[in-house]
Amino acid sequence: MKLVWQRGAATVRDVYEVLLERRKIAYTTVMTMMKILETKGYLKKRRQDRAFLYRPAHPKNQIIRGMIREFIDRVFNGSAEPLLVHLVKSHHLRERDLQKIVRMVEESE
Amino acid sequence: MKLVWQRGAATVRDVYEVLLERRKIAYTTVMTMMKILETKGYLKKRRQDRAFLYRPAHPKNQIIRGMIREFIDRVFNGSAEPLLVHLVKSHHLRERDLQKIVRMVEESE
DNA sequence: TATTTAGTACTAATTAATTCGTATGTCAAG
DNA sequence: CTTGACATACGAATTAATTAGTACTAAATA
Repeated sequence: MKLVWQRGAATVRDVYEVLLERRKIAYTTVMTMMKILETKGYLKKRRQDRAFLYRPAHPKNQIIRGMIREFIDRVFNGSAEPLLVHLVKSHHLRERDLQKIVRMVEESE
Repeated sequence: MKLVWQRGAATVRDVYEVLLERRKIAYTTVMTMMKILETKGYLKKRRQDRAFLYRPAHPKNQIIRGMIREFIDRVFNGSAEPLLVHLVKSHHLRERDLQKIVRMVEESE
């Protein structure tokens, strides 16, 4: 659901129409979902004309980071290293690949 | 639940007693959970004396890998690189740290 | 042997998450 | 004005997941 958010801001109708392409769903269902996301603090709303315009309450990066943390906690009891090991293994990463990433990150700092 | 598995093999009672230390839970609840895990193919059982002895149906690594993949699919639409970027950022990893990991992996191959 | 104990199978109750319907309000077009 | 389109609010129905109760069985033991 939240992925539809990465279009900046959207009304219930916007989301509804996108979801409808993939599966049968009721308008009010989407509304309820968005309201829940709002009360949970993931979205904030603002009146725009007649409808509410929802937008993310926090920067995407922050949310993603939270999800990663939660995953690491749950699966690896909080330590990130094993996750890295797995990634390196199953994607056959070599030093070069990682260097590229480190460089990307360093440039953006 | 499945984390309790990483003690090799266990009966319902074993698990029950560990869980009980942390929260009130019924013996049959644990049983049901383990049975579900079995029908889902995560555990397999074998009679041992009167009780069933459950053990993982697949190597832990394989399950973890599946969980990682599923996470990456859900959060990053299947591409692992953004996850790495996040990890590097939020754990302040430098080349050295990653080299260490790559070396670890290479040694174990 | 009669009774307690430790286990399973099966079912039921509870709780949480998802999905949707209906009532109602507002604005715009006719 | 009245009607239709589009929105929300609120509550209800549905489905899925979690938790637990009861009946029954076999072994252990008094």
